[in-house]
Amino acid sequence: MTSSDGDLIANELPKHYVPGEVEPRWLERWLDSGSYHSTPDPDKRPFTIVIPPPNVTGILHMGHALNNTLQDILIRHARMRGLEAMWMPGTDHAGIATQNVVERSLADAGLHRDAIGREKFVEKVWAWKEKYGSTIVNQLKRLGCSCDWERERFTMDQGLSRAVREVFVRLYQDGLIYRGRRLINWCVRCHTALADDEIEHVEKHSQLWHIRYPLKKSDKGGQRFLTVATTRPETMLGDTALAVHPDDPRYTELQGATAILPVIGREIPVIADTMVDPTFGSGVVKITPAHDPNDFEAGIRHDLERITVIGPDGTMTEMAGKYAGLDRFRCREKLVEELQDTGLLEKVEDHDNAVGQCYRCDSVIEPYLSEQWFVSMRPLAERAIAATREGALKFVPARWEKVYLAWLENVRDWCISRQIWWGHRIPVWYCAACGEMTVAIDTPTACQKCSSPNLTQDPDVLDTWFSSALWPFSTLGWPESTPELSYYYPTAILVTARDIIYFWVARMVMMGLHFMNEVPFGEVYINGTILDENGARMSKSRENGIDPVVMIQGGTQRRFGKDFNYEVYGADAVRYTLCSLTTDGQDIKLAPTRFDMGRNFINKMWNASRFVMIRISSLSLETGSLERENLSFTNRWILSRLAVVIDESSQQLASYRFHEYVKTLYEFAWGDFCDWYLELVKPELNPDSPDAPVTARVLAWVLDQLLRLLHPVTPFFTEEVWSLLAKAAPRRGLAELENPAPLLIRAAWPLDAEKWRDPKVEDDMSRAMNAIRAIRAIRAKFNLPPKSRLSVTVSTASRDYAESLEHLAGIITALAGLEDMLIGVNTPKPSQAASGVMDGMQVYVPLAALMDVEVEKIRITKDLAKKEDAITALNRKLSNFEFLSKAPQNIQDREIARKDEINRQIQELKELRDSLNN
RNA sequence: GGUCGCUUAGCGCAGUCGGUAGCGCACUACACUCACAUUGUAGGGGUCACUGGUUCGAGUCCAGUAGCGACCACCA
Repeated sequence: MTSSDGDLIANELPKHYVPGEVEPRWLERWLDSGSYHSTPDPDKRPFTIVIPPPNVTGILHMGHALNNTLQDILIRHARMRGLEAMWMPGTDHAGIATQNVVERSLADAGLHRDAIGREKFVEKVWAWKEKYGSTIVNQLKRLGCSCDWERERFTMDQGLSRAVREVFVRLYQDGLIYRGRRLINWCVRCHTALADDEIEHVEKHSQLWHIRYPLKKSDKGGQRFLTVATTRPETMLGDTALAVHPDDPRYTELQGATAILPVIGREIPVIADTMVDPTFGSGVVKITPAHDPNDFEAGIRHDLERITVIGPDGTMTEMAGKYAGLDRFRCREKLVEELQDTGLLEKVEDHDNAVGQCYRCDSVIEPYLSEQWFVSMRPLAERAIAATREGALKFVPARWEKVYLAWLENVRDWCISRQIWWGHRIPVWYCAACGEMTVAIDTPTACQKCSSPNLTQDPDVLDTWFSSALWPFSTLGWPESTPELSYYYPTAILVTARDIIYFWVARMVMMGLHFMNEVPFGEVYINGTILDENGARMSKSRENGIDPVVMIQGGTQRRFGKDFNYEVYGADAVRYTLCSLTTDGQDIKLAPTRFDMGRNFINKMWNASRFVMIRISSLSLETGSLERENLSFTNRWILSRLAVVIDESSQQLASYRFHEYVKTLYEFAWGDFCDWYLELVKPELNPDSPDAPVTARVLAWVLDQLLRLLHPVTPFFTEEVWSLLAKAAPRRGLAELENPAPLLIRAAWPLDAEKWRDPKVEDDMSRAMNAIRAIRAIRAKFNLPPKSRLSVTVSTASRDYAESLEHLAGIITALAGLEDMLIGVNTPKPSQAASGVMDGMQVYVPLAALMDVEVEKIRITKDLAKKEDAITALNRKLSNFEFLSKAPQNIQDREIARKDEINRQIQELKELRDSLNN
């Protein structure tokens, strides 16, 4: 090659990295080459992650971007480590959420689902899914997620539907699924039952109404009425008793009395039950078994009638008498008015309480009595608890284990039937002839009892989380025993957000244990929540969201009422930034400008790579085996640093310390590699230099290794440079020149660099760095022109130190811009020289006649003050008997050595100051 | 009511084993022919929320207090 090759590359490669051009190109290449695809390989260990399936209705938000970046980092790292890495992707049908979205689009066309009927409606949802369901999948691809897209699944596809029915039937046969008439959480807007954990409790300002219930005249005692406090007066229309505490002396006489329910006129008993807290309100509680969970239980204990007064649409039923047909809240107002008018409202107090709301539409939840299907959770939960206690499941950070266990320990039966149309239909059929229930995997043609063909399937569908709970094995082909199932299950780790620990994580563990006899994952990493720059959750209504797609591709985004234009940051910059902000699952306050961090780093690395290409293209690499003894100091140093960094970053990644992993690489790449190594190596790369072939070889290798280490977090950029490096140095390596993998995504993770570690070289280098920094500082303080060549004197405290510095003279001369350097032991300070005092040495920089004595004096005085403070503290410590008798010897030795060194420096500084005074 | 997390430089945050407090941004000064101004060099900036305890020694461990945040909870 000729030197014009370097110029050619310089012209071809832009000075700024252009992610918008590079990233789509590599995405296509990876997909086309099957680089993401995995098949079971008995010779390799599997490493599986199942994606938390995003809702088909979803579009990528910053939480997804973070969560999936972390998963992709782990998967790419595993793939490079030679594991059979498989990331199972897919989407969730998200029952209520999706049905709501499609209903809304129907409403825009003036339609309601009832008008078009169930079959047509479900067809429309499928059509909607076909049209929009791939949006988030494409966004994940664009982010660089290396899922095995050929295996993509959907929670309602054929295989998963089959798994759902199988699970339902087996749980039913095991006695773990049952049907019952219970009080469940009902959303009057979504028109369906919900599970307990689908309710969000929101603290609301409300009132406590004190209502007088007249007592039946025939009852003895002078009392005319009992006062009852309630937060929900409208439910009184369904009261079937009043209750007092059995030991409450105020009401002993009245136990067994009869009260007259106002408005309705129904006679209701006054019962005694320990559920009543005598200290709250009046100590008398109204009992409404059909509208309150506590009262429901009381109703069972006392065999009370259950009267439903609020219907499924949130309006009052016929049982509410004259209020029938009225909305529940309107009824409350009207009823309170009436009680006021009739003198039965004793008083109204302000009272805050937590109101249950639907997690999908925020409507106030109604406890509602109805026939539903339930899963018995206790037996399933106990196995999950035991497995966790035995250590089969580990949370990272560990604190989430407690939260997860607390939920499992207190879990109540799970209502799984939903009165919506979009979802897995419950596999139960009722016989019109004999009423028998047939529970079956395949649609039965006749009643199992009377053989009547007149069967009707249960109209309800299953909770979305029912199918999600099966995700780690249903996606692998269960209930068939596929090669995938036995190879990839259990998965390595689950990465998810904390808000679905109950919904999803706990249920996957239960189902995995029940059906696979093994936890579905050994570890659960809970990532933090992304917040806006003010610490608020991102939401549409707040207009504070940051769209990852806009950050990746550039464009306009509306925030806080204003339109902002964003440049193209690229997926790598987004990934890098998110990764660097991920510390121990802490929440992340994010502002769009934070992505500058990632962009700047990648651009810096781009230019460093550009430099490498330009310089080595015109050189031929040394072909023999490289031995440390034959390498220059600079090359030995960078290889030693690289060895340390390989070790550290690998460990940090293996223990999910994402922030530390990128920080280690950042400091090595930007600091050691760019700021020091590239600067030092410039002269060695001169085509005339005899060192050029060796240094080019080391340079190519270090860049090669660095690209591998960075690949998991910035896959596109590193793959692009990898392909350029393949042109500049098609064969590279240290022991011998070899052909690296054609694509970085499948290249081997660096390891086994221990033999290149050299602590002595690293120590010497840090001495050189100190000297260089000191000289530069003097240059800056005295405004010496950056290009002026200086002659400096270095005086060391020992001969040993002086000798080690001799080897570094070239380096110091080059990077500090020196004309020449004189090294000696305890060399006196030249006149008219500025000085720097540091560990083991002083540097003197002669100033061409014009030294500003005052500036130098101030410098020395400040330095002296700091060092004297340090000595004071050290003296206190070293004269403390307790310290001397109890602190470990190595700490004491270190402190004594430090004191001696600082004292030496103080002595030097004083002499310098005195010399200036003369 | 209970549980958990956070409080360190102007802002956003690291800080593994208790042993000389760090990073990024912002700020100040200087420097654009020579990979990179999305850059380089140098610099300023801290009572580690508060109180007490353990310890020779505490940002770090323990207890408590305050503020902020999250989650759980059927007191009407």
